[in-house]
Amino acid sequence: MSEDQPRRRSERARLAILQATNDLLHENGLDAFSIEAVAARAGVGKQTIYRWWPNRAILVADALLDRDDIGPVPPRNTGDVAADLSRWAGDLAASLGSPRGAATLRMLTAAAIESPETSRRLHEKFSGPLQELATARLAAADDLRTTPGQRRHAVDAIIGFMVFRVQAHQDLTRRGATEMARMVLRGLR
Amino acid sequence: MSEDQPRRRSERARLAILQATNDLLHENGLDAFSIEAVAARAGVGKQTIYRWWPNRAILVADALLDRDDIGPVPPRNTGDVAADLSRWAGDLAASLGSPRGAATLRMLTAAAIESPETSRRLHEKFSGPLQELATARLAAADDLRTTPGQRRHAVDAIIGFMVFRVQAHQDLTRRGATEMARMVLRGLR
Amino acid sequence: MSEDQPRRRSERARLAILQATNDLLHENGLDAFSIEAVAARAGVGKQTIYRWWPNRAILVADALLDRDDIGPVPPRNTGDVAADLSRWAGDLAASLGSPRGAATLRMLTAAAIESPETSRRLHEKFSGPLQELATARLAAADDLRTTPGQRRHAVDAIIGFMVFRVQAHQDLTRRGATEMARMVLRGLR
Amino acid sequence: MSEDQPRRRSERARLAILQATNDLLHENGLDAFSIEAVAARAGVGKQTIYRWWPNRAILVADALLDRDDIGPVPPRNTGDVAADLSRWAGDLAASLGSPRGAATLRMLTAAAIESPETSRRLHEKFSGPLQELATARLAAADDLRTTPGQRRHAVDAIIGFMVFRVQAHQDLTRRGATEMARMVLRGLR
DNA sequence: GGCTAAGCGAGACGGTACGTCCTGTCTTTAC
DNA sequence: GTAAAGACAGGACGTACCGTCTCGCTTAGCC
Repeated sequence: MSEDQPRRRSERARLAILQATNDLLHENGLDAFSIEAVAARAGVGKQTIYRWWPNRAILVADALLDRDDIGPVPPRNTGDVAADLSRWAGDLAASLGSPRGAATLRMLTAAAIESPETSRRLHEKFSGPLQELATARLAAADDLRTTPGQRRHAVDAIIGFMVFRVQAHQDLTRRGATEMARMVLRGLR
Repeated sequence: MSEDQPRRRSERARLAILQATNDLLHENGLDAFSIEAVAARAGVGKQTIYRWWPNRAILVADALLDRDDIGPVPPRNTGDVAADLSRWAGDLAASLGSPRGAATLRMLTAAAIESPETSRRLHEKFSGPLQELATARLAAADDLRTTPGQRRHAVDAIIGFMVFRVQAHQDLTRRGATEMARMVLRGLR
Repeated sequence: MSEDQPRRRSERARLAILQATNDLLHENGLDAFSIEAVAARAGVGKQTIYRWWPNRAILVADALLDRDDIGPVPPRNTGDVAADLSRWAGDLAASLGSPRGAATLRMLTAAAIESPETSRRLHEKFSGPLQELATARLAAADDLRTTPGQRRHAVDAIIGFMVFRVQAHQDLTRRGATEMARMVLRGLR
Repeated sequence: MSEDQPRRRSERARLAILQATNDLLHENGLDAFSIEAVAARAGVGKQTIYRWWPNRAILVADALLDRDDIGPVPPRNTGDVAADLSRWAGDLAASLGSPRGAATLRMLTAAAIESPETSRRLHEKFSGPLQELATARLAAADDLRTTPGQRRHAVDAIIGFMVFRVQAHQDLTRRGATEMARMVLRGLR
């Protein structure tokens, strides 16, 4: 995870735990998820889990965020902000709107509500980068004279739209997100 | 809650349970919340809770939604859509952005993730009406030629913005929401 | 049961309850026996049971003792005490040694341990009469000069032998009981 | 209890549980006895009880039989069978006839009726040894020509007498038991 | 290459809460 | 006007996990 790992930590155990966590989460959902089941599935003592993860929520977040399929991707810069960001939003929607992506996002949200530390970590690894990347792309648009506040509003509306749709179990399609982003950006002008 | 209640249900018990649930949620948070504590606090047998609420998530949602401070309010119609909806958004932000409102929204979100039925109920009582009211106001604006799809995008961006801010533990102020709504509506042309 | 029955008592309910109690006891055993199950099986309200039987143990005893297959039978008097009483013991053993008789005796014993009132009732209806009938037969034996104390010892040894065998899940046959009784009576001489 | 105990069982917990069980049984009786109360009194988790005792009846039997005051004692052999066994019976009656002894015997009986396994255990630790010790003493009497069947009858009559007296809440004195045993042995010739 | 401390699997422990079942009382409905 | 039906407060059941705590046993990393 981080670089300050104690020397003697067993990589085998770490990977088995993360794998078991991901498997169990997607098999049974967050609610039926238990440390004991992870230990059994990973062939690991419970203490080994508690040694490295202070609680369930953080283990869940770590395991879900450890996967690459939801890593924040920067928008392109082709010179056309609206095109770049709406495409970026479309890609994000395709990822978050898939069954697995939506399940992951929901479980991450719930885990974040359980513990503030998890919330921090989720923001640091996911929503924070998302906001920064999009805001930066907006700031780089010479033809758009925007204040930092406006940029944050626009970006959060775009991200919030998708988060809300997923949580409300409503459609989230690439096409819908693209159009919505276009609309929001039009409002920035 | 609904009219088809089996006869002979004790109103005294029902109210005590909802009250105890609200109290305990706001005192200790969703995580430390237990049916057993509700029963003890409400002076009620556990079975009486289980008789009427099938699980924890639904009890939580019922109790939180049973309060009036988060009931969906319709936007005004003064003839100026942008003014009406941005004011509406500002009011909503003031409610959801308050410590209690934010806590309630977060707990509702978590409860909705726990059980699909709760999610349905939350949408039916909260996010659904919110979407409908705002969409209707938009549709009633004669000077705005919008498609239903556009209206839903705009409304969901506005609501999503607020939901996202609350869940990410970021500022949600009346002023910010007002500006954001103005911006999104500008994008609608 | 007794003569002081309130006027309006429903005979239909009373019989259904005793029948259901007997059925359930022999189907599932004393442990799994519950008033609620009796009410359901008998098609009777729980209150109707509680109205006439103060607790589970007494209901159990009443229902089991209400059957005729374990009613105390007096020994004959052919003039030969040893023959009469050993035959009487053999008959009793045949009854108590049968699967159903043994089950009944065991459940009665357990019920008696649960409540002193039940114990009293069991003695009054079952063991008491047994003791008295046998003691009386002994006392009526002219050729046997026995003190009341001796008679009680002999009778209790004979009855105790059978009770003990049943409770220890050991054989109790007509033949064994006959021989044992003969032996005990020989000792009286 | 036995030697094949899985490693790492906590002796502290085991003793505390047996002690609490004994205390609670004699304070409130078998009926009001609950595993939950044992756990609380012993300062132990419920699971620790369930881990080692499969059910209430076996715990009760284990705890009651774990005490030394009812352990089976062999009869002496002074050469006079009648004297030895009647004395032995008197001693047993003194023990079982005392308030505590009688209470223990009644609770053991009830526990044995609850579960066959408990019955087995009770016989193995209590009534079985009693039968064997007395039967052996009888068999060792050179002046008494008895068959095994006769010996078992005599012994069971003696033991049964006491068991029956205790269960019927009737007097059980050293003196009465002594006389009764003498009488039965006289019948053996 | 051997020593030693850490990390490890296993799993018992004191606890909390679960969701179910039953108790004995009370109230309502219907025959 | 009684009795069925069944809700109620209470409380124990037996189970599942929690997070902590030993227990031996590897095994890495330094002498």
